[in-house]
Amino acid sequence: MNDTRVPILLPLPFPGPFDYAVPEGTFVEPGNVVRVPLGPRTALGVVWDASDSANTVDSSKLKPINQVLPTRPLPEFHRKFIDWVARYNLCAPGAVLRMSLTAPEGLLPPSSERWVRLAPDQTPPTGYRTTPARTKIINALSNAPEQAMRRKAVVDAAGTSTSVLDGLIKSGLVEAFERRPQGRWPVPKLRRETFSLNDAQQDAADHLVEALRDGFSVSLIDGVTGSGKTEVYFDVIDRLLADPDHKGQILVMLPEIALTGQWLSRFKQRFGCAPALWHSDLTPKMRSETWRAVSEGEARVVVGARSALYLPFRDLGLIVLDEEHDGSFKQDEGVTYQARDMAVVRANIAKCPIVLASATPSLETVLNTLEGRYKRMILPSRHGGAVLPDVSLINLREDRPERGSWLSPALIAAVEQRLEAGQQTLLFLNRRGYAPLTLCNACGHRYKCPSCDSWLTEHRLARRLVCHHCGFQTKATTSCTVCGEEDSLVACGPGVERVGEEAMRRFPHARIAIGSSDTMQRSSVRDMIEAVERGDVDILVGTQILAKGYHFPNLTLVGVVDADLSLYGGDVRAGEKTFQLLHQVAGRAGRGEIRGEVMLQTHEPDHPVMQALISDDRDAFYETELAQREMMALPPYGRLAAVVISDPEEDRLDTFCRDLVQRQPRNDEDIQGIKVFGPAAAPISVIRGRHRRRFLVRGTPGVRLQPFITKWLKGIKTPGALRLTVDIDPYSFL
DNA sequence: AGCACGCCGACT
DNA sequence: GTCGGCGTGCTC
Repeated sequence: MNDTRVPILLPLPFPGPFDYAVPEGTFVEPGNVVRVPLGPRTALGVVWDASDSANTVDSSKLKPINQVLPTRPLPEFHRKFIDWVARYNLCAPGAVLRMSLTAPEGLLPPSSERWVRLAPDQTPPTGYRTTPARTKIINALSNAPEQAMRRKAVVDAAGTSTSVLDGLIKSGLVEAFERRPQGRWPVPKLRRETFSLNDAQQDAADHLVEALRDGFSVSLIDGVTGSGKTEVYFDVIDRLLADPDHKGQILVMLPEIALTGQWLSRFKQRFGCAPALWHSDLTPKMRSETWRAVSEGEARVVVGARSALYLPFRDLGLIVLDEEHDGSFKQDEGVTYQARDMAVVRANIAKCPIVLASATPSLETVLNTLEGRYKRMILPSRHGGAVLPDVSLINLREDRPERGSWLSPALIAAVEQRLEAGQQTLLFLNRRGYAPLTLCNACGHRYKCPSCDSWLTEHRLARRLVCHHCGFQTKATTSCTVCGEEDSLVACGPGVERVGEEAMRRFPHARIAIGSSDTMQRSSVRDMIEAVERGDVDILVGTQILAKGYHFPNLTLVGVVDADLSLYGGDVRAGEKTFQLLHQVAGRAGRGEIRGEVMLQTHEPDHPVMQALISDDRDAFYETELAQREMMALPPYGRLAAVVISDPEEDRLDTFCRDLVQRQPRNDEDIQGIKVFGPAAAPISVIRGRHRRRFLVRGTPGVRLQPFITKWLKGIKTPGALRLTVDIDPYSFL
């Protein structure tokens, strides 16, 4: 292609690509990375695909491309993906491209190593003199594989100086050549002796391998903790890598926290080498090298957090997305997207399969399986004959803790039993700090955050009052800051610190560790984990941070101090999230031989979440949740829609938006709002100014939102020119 | 996103 | 008189 003008997408938030002139003698094709002038500066850009919309910029205004970078062009499926993500999430394509160009050094030609090898023709030229130093070098090279070595290595081995080597090169007996570093991205190969699959796992793996032949498909591996989901997809990954007809790359996506530690060591143990890694705190050098290795197709297996979705895969053969339900797949700032859904789209565009895995699939994924868009493979029981922990409820209305105490007699008795048996207990409370509310006994003042109105949580260890909403902090005082009364402040309710305090009081001889994200650095989490593994801890008191991704074989009791905690707060997903969290926490109890026990302290023993947890009947739970959403006229996810206001007047727009906001749930994480497009910028900034948030409706592809929006809009006084559009047909790709 | 231009307040 | 605050607007 060498038109006189070519569209170029810049990694900047413009509404679309800019056109540039292609200088005589320069050849570009879509996907080429180029450097172009932009106003007073230069910018990187990617040659984009010509679109139908006629570009109105006058040819005389076009500036020429400065340089075409020697990078592999961004593949077509990647460019399509960028356009799709931008359109679906109502953001600028350039903003999405920016996420794909986060390693600028990766665009430069790769560093190469200087090597030497014996020349094929070993007849010495006339006048050649054999010397001891020369012989040493020749000998070293003769013994090397392919009779080639790095310059530095051969000189070191022979113990000579580089001038001897240069002399040999000059004589023609040795050749110099440049070579890309090799062997940095080994192809992982499963060591099958390190694991075995049971029948259910084998079935699931066989099904998935079968699916690999059909191009795009979405499969869900649904299995409780310990059922061996990871083993299943490890096997699939290995069989794909071993298939000579399949050269594709494999992307494994994990929630951020899972990337460190146990998952990786498990991978290394099974495959004998580390995969290529992609996450937010890679060093710039690693970043560039990994980026390039992915672009060149050298990195066959890439493991990363959600941003790995935007790596420039040359040929994507499979995506695996573990912990599918995990909230960290959502990006809430900048370009907002749900990485799990974008991964499904990416697989669709790349025509490759995607495997989702979870012990507690999200409601939207379950719905997608029920409606036949996703395949569901259930792994029934724990791997290796172990059984599920025994879950029971403690009704706090009947079995009440003592005054000022948070542990019920039944739970205390169970803990004592474990202490006697030399087993470990986890007391779980998903609330950081000492107490979630502080009030003054004298004047009744309740400590509130000045900027966001929520209660300040007391952190006794740090002697601070902290807002868990916005991060506001203030020093804790002994007297009331309002009435001045001494020692009148009362802590209300429990946090982990307080439960830890109670545990120390009740079990004075037990070794107790307290952990939450604010009392521990990453390294001290590891220390604590190791202490628990060594058996140096009897009772572990902690929040989520200790509940995810770790397995302690001697931990046989999990006591959930307040199972109802996350049920309140008006989040439409509260039930689902509580179920997922508690299910995961429950999975910490008992592995291997010992049957674990889980005790949930609750005020709501009849709540569907509690019932689902004791019966482990997840399907019944999903059914009630889905029915509930139906009743509330809320989809279990959103899907993208755009509200277009073609002729807005400020006051009417404001009313419209207020109505809409009021009709939406407060904690609307699925329904992010409505994005308002207008012909002019002014009304939009008015809306942003008044409501601080941008409203955008988006959600899982594949599910219909329009009926719900129609319901919401009923009864809203809409401006005359309101038009509701459904931007993308959800079924267009599934 | 950058980076200019631009129009008002306190400084060498 | 200038330095600099960040509001508005433009970049093919």
